[in-house]
Amino acid sequence: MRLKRTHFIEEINSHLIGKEITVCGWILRRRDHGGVIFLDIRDRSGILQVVFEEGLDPKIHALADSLKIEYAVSIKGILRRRPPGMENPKISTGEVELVGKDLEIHNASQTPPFPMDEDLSEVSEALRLRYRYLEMRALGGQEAFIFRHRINQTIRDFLNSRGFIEVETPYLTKSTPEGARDYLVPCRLYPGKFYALPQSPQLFKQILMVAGFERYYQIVRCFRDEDLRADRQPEFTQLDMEMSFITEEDILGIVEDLLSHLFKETLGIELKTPFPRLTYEQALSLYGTDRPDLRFGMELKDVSDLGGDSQFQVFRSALEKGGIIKGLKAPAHFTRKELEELTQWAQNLGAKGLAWIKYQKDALTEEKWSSPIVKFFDRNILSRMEEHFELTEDKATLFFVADEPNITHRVLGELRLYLANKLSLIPKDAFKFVWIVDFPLFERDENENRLYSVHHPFTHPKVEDLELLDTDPLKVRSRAYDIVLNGVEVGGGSIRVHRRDLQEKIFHILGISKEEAEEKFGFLLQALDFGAPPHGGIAFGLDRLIMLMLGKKSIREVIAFPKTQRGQCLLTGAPSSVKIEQILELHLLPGWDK
RNA sequence: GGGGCUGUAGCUCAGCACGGUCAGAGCGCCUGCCUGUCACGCAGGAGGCCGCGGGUUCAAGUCCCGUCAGCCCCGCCA
Repeated sequence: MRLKRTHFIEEINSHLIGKEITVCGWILRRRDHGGVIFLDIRDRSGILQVVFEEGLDPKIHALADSLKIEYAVSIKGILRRRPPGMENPKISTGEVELVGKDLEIHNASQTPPFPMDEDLSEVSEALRLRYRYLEMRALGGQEAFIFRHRINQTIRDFLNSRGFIEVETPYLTKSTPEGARDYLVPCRLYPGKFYALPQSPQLFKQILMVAGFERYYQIVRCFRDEDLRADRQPEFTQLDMEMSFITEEDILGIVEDLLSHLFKETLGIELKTPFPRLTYEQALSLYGTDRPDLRFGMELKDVSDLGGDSQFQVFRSALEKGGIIKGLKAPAHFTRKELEELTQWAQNLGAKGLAWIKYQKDALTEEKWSSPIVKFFDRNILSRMEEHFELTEDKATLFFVADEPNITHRVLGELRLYLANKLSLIPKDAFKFVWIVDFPLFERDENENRLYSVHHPFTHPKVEDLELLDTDPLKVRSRAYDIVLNGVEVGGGSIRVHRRDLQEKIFHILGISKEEAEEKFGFLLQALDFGAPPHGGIAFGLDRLIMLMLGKKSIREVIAFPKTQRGQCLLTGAPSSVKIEQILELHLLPGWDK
């Protein structure tokens, strides 16, 4: 390294004209005119044009002639103002150029597999992942990661200022029942035993509350061995928080402060607080899902009474079987073919069918209402329908599903999203947070006929529902809350059980025996016995949050070295085979290590 | 475990439905020329197991079966 950098390119401007400076970086582009060579050199911070003139120094000019794209170089020269009319307004250093006097070539480069000076979003992701370091070096390739860095900094600054303490918890820990599949790490020292990588630091952060830290946070990696999606990676990052001597309101409040601070600092966006809240029941009833996208309307309406008054047998029999009838309004008309496709699509989701009624306000030539089923509805019902759905638009289509509540909500919830996308009803650049509260504590597993925790087994029941634990546990609501952004669950948490007797009772209801509870969670139960304070917290899927903030379609775009959908790292080739010696050492072949 | 889309030059893609001028384009790359370009330009050139394997056929990027890989989704994700 003969030529050391004197300036980052972003620091270079007309104030340095006439000065001798040295820049370091990579060749982005070259424009070779024979006697004069223009090079665009790029470092992390920007782009600068360098000129090598044959007349000035034939030797250096000849050396510069050997440069190609992505060679790593240092260039020393005199900064000068560009000749009049030769400025380049597209780059921040466009008024000036560096007249190259000395050049050190640190390394040559193969021709990159994709262009380094263009938007790479059209290049196949597999190739970009294989050459992730080149994608990142390319123009704009670091933006998401620099943004992510700023998010982390802003979160830490904010939480530090509010008295939170970041504590690191183990990655080699204990496998726990329920929840996602664990990643297991075989243990060399204890044949046949395994560590597990944490699905979250849940129990450790509760222990930290018992330990009296009172306010904890951690930006922490979590591991879940489940199938991948655009918003799911086997290892992902949580912002994990926990507080003592607090209630739900304290946590929701501090999270709203944190998120509005974050959006203001990093995106310049003012969020309105407090965020709206929906109960689980309301969310399901209005949007058909517990993670509603509030960027647009199209709420579901219950029309069970109207359907019951109609002569439409499908509706009436659904009601008789204990089902419900719900509908939503799309502000558009559809072709017969589209309606058939929608019906098919709804049936694939489990609906028996999809009823629709076309509405036309100023019906001079056409019927105001048209549909194969409209004959089952008399004038009176139709006008109640008009009122119910607030049919003020000229054209609309009403869609109905009549089925058991689960299916009705799921199908209409999906239909709502599908139609909103199709009709472009979702505003760009909108960020709509919503809290979902009052989740049920338990749900029933149909196959095994046992209860599961909707959140996790350490979630505190609502105090007013405690009595129902013995009589009707499925009716018990929990002190859990999710936070949803634009239809994506970005965080969730709860007030935890901090009393041993209640925790044991919940284990019992979940069908966890005393022995198993002792074996798996004995350390927690014991800790609760030593003056555990009331506490609760929340965890954010940080990758998802950043993905949404940047408007990316996949979490992989904001993770430096992500896995493919089949769980491979295309850069390193993991997972890979290992030597038989390693397997034997870990006692993974029983009997072979004797 | 299941459904769908994709795979042709270094990159992005066309060509597949109707098998036979079908090995093509743009960019990139290589060589040469060029003293004011900035996605420089001009002239010339190289580059292909049409993902892989099998089948049908006189003949297969093209049709069929299988398989691998990437992506999206369902299941799964307390």
